[in-house]
Amino acid sequence: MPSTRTTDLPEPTHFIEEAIVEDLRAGRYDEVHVRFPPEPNGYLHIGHAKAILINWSIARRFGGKFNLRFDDTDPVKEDPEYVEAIQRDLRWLGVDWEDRLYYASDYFEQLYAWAEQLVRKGKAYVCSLSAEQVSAWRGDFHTPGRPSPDRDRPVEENLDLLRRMRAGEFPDGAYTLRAKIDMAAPNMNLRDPPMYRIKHAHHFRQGDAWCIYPMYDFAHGQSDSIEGITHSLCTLEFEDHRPLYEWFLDALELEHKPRQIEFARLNLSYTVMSKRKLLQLVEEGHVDGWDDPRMPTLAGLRRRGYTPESIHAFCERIGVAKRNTTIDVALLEHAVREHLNEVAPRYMAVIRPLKLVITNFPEGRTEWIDAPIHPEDPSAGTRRIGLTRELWIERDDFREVPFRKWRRLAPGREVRLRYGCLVTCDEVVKDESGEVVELRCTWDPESKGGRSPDGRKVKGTLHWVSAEHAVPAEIRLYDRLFRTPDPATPPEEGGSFLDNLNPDSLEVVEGYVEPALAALEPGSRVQFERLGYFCRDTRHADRLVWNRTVPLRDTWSRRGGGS
RNA sequence: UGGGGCGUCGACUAAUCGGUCAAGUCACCGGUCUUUGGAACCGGCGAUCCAGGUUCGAGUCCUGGCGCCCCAGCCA
Repeated sequence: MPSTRTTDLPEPTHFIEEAIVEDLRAGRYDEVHVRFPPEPNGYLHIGHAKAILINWSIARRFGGKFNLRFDDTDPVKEDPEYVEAIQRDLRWLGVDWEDRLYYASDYFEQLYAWAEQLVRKGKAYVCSLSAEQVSAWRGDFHTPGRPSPDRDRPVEENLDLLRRMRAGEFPDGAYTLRAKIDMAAPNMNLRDPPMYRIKHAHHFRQGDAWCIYPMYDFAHGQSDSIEGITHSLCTLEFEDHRPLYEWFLDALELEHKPRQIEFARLNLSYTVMSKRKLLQLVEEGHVDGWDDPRMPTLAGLRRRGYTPESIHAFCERIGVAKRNTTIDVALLEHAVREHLNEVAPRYMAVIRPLKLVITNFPEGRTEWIDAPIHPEDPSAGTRRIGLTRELWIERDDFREVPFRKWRRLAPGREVRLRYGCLVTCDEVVKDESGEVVELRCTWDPESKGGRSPDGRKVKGTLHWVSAEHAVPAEIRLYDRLFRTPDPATPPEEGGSFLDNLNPDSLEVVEGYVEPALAALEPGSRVQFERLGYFCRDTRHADRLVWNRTVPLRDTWSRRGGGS
């Protein structure tokens, strides 16, 4: 039974969906079945999220199925740690493969049988050339390859050799099994590509059952076919592999033939996306690990405070096409802000504390105030904050010599302490070195809650915490990991992408947060009013550590307000 | 200089398969409002790689250029 009727197909949102609609209308397939095929050799990053979500949204929109398949054909690079991490990230994103979790290694026996079949058909042969020789024999863009001396080895001999390869009679690299296609093909992938190589390596799922492993090209299309995949979506660099993908399917005369369609991978400004580079950042300790909040990995973004919803929104907004482009990281940041603005509860925290004493406020007294948790969503409720004689305010919110348009505190100026009261600065206390260490102010008792009792205009509103009730917390201010938009390109010839690392990508400060924040679970996402969105760290759950997801938009300082 | 792709505002994506103001989002720039210099709201900026051709009409079709990306792993 077709699961998708051609009468109520969705309106295509990009060229891949257009192709799928055509296929369905033409009757080439009568359902949609897609897959995400990661190799478990690293963590998923935002670029994978794009690929995952393209597949996932297609499956949903067409009433089709989505498989997760680990492409585990190279045992020396793969690790079960990655298998776990990838599934964790996928679940976090909200994609569901139901009971269809597969491994290419599950198909090793079938793949091997197919290899023998191709040998018997005279379409594959065992080659004794070394890796270097194969490379040299292959020719280059301008010269056709030379046939391997083993190209016309008799079928029986090939079969015997292949079986002995499998049996472990030969050392690594002694032979390969190659497809017999065309050594002069302009597409290099068709110049008798290797199908199997000998690797006496332990496979994390197969153990030592195998010492020959299939190459990607010999495994991928057939795995898709076995699973009934209709549309095999991948990135542009596999475009050249499509003829080979189809060649194997045809040569094996498989009845179910998936269609491969390629799209452009995601590049993001101010970050790197290659697994190799990300691995290097982790292994050389430039970051804290795969889940360092500065990493573009899903684990990193999660720890940073990004929501799955914001990743979805981002991926939807960037679209799907074939031009390779670089998306401005500002778009990603916009996506989190947009979501967090809607859902994040508001609290107050001071990250660079300056003491403020309300001289006409009785010592030892606390004025309790119920402050809204979300000013635009009353249903979020309130939390209680205590106004006391001694408070912490943000150092940046005071200037001894204010300039034009300065709305914050300065000697003689009156400002509002958000949900607290109105205070006027009477006196500035400095230490021997001349640094401001304390502000002495008076409050208007009529202004409790921050109201203006007589309607007088108070332009500035400051966030604050009670010195008596606030709790100390470590606050990690993250910035972009790299200081250049295209960090993959070294600043100068012979340099490394590491030279583009931003030395100020992490600043750790000790601040104070309002007491209600101490009760929130690790992983909680909040807004520190006027500062930004923060997420309680999950790695250091034993103490109060807050990671800055993204600062609030700040049009004022951007317009040169700070100078 | 082989093969495979791709060229639309600063960035990303659209444009009913040739049809008339080239649209939207981000960024940027103004303004209104505001107990977050946030949010919201209003307005502005700004693009069809180039040259020919076909056509009443071209981002879309044709020809020729130019530019960018990918491919010479027993990685995926």
